[in-house]
Amino acid sequence: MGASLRDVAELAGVSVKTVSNVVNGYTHVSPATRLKVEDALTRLGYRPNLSARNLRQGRTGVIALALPELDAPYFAELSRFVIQAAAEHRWLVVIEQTDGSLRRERQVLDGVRDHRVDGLIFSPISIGADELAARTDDTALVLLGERIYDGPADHVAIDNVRAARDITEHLIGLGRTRIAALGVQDQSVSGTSPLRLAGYREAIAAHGLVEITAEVERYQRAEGAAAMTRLLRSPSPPDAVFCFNDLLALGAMRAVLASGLRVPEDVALAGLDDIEDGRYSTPTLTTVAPDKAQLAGMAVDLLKLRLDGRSGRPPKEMRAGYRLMIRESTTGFRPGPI
Amino acid sequence: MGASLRDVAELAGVSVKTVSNVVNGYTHVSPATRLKVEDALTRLGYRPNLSARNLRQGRTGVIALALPELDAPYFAELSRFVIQAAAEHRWLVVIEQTDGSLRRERQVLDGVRDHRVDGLIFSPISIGADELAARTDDTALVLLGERIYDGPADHVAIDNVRAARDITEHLIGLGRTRIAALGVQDQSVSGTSPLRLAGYREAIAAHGLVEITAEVERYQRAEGAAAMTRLLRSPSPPDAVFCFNDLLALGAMRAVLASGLRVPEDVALAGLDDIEDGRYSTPTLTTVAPDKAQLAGMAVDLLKLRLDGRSGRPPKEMRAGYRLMIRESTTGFRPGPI
DNA sequence: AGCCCCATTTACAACGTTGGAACAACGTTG
DNA sequence: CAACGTTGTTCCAACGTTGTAAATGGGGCT
Repeated sequence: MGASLRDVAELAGVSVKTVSNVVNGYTHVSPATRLKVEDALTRLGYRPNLSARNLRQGRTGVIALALPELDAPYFAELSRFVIQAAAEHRWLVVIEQTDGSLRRERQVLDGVRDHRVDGLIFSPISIGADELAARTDDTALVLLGERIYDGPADHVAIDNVRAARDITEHLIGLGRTRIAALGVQDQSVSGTSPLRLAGYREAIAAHGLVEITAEVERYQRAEGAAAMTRLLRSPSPPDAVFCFNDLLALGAMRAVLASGLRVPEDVALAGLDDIEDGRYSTPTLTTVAPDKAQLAGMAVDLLKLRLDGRSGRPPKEMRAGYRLMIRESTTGFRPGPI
Repeated sequence: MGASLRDVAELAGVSVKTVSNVVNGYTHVSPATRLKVEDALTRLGYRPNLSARNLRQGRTGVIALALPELDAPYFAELSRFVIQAAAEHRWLVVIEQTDGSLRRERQVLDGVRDHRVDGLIFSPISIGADELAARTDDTALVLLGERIYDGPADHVAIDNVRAARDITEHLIGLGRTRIAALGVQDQSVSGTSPLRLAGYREAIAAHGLVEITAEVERYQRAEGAAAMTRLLRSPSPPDAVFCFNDLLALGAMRAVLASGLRVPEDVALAGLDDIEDGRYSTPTLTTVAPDKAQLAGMAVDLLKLRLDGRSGRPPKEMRAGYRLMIRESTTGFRPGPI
């Protein structure tokens, strides 16, 4: 294995602690010894053993990011930003996938992680607020995403209700009258759906329109396609659909096009997430773009605060920004070079 | 913090080592003490401190997965499988993003990771085989993806040449005659491109067709769209295109459709990777599907072997399987429910 | 010269864990 | 009944690091 402080100390002819002081940039080291030690350090290619350092300091320098699924584009993009933000504190990020299952989410919270991570950024799907509040593990925790607010832990999200209302208003502004919400979930699965549904309802009600909803189990393309197919077969199909995320919207788009109808002429489609796929679909997808870099940054910052300050502080809520991305799936396809 | 072995030992009225023996399932412990200890363990909610265990054992139980970018769907999907495979050995996976830059790739190899990880699964883009061979860090290393074979480390990939030839043969089998390869890269960027180009050439040459190539810098949608646009503007545009990955193909599809042409009637398109997006694009994307679970499993297994056996063994090459996924972008669009 | 102060350096202990040796308490065997 | 092996348990050391306290040594002061 690599050289230890002791090896370096022997080579440099000083004590272990002096080497440690040099490594850690302690000020009171004479230029002469510092030079000697640094020479020895490079000659042996010394690298601190972080297991030992962490044991001593009670920190691991690793945080966990627990997500439903890494291969959902939204979470993949988010992960990129979390890893970047964590790197600024020289933290490594381990990723855990829960698949949204209650069992796996409990495992994550319970600390399958043992003492291997200092903190956890968690984007839960199934687990309830009460259960979160009751957890015994004292690892620092930041919740990420569309959860019940005012929960038992620090929390970062965009204002889902407002975002949903805004995008619905956009569809209304196009002159559409039969506007559906696609992505409604049984309330037992908490979080996203009720908030986005609430925003949709606000807009629909404000303009005296009729509510149309389509339920799904999971936020995946296949479910979006299936739900859209059901909507199209209904007696009076919608002329616009707000899908609760982009994957649902892309699945829905596929279903509309496959049925021989046009987007947006026959059915306008909007999503939420602004995943890259939607910028290159045909037509391109109108959506709400959460500021993912800001979300990730806020989550990491909150975790940093928790880890630094002692844990007494009450939980904090932070809202990241978002923007409407109006693209062809609502305003029309314009052939030509990109 | 949590309870330590010592706390448990005190409560149970035994020595620390006895508790350790119980925790580690050592056989020679009397039922009576085992019971006492287990009771104390659960009462205190004991969790081993892995920093300490790892310090003692010289292992961290964490491996790193270094990728160009996590938000490229192919890598996101691959990561999922790597995490799953690693979980079987109770390993955690930290993910590092290199963005394909030489600087970041060097950092990763040099071991920014210090002793924090036991091994590294690395999907390099820029770094050369010689530089890989010359690395000083002795962390176990497995290369993943389309690299120069017979390199200096264990390596897992699919047979890129054969896969490229197979998919090109498929395009030829459709009766297309002007078949382009989209995704050629300057040879300074090693790996994928030459192998896939070689397979394409084998098929083209075998049927006496003319080679048409389009270069890109990176394997992203935007570059695929731009390269496709160039091809369409050429004096005699292709009637089929093998794109070296699915993102390029989806960008190309967007460009074809945006120019008013049809896929596959005017231009047939095929990719490679089988990312989920391609299963829901319109038309759906014909592609080569590498067995990602097998790739990930092999990489993890090789790492396991390296870590267990002492490191003398010569590097090992493993090939994962793949399948052709023939979809609408080559065989035609069939309206109807999905 | 004797003293104290300061900068520099060191010795020691501790973080929580586990391998190995040592030890105690048995029952078995000659 | 003594010597022995087996089983269960404990003691000690060590992994590599850093905080604390103490030691060392030189310079300036009285």
